[in-house]
Amino acid sequence: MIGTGIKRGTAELAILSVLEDGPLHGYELAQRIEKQTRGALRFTLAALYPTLYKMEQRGWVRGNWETSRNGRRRRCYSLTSAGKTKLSPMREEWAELFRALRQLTKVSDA
Amino acid sequence: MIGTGIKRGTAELAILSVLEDGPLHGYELAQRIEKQTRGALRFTLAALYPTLYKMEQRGWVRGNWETSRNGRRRRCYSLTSAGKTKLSPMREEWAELFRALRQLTKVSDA
DNA sequence: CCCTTACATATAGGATTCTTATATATAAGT
DNA sequence: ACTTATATATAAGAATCCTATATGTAAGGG
Repeated sequence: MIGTGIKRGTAELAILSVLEDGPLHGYELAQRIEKQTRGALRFTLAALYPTLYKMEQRGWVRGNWETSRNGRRRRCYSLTSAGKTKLSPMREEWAELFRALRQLTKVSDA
Repeated sequence: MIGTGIKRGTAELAILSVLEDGPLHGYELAQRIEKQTRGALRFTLAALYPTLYKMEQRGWVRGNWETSRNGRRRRCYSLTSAGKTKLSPMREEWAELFRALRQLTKVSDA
């Protein structure tokens, strides 16, 4: 798995990206990130929840409480239009970092 | 310029990478990183110095005090063999992050 | 001669973003 | 009855960056 020091800052991009494919609740979001990267990128829920609250305050995501038929409460997060708008420049900034590191070193992206 | 939150963790890779091309002192190291990335990646010296001290303690770099003919003191950092050995796995881990983010989102690396 | 800019290193204090550990609670499987 | 999976929440701590501040030399312009 990718170490903490290196993956720092990727959580927001990861959350917005997976929410682009449809709403998810927090627990499922963590699994999605892990599976979609084949276990390479992994976040604890203790990291994801505060990040989601912050992103909700910024208006990038909206969390709606749900009560499933079993009476289980959980919050379903969906991407807002403001969040969707944020994705492009955020991707571009990450692409910029990739280019910069490639100019400095020989990081292969195979 | 690339934001703080995103570039976190890149300093060590950047330092090792530019030192691979030859010894440099701290001040020059900051300029090198900035120029070689066309200003995209930039670190303050207040960030670089403590990082260099930490890397020296780990044995990845060695800092030798120099006194130029003007009597100006400065420390010249060079890559040790241990530091050289660290570069490959570090590059690989960054490449892993690139792959992971590409699997999650549509970060172009043009 | 003085002032500003460039060179050069150093540390303190603060922000951000992760971690582990802890807490609570329901549902399902053995 | 016990454990695992589901589900959210917070506290305490580590790591890495920032701005601000400190110190001092060298070079160039007015």
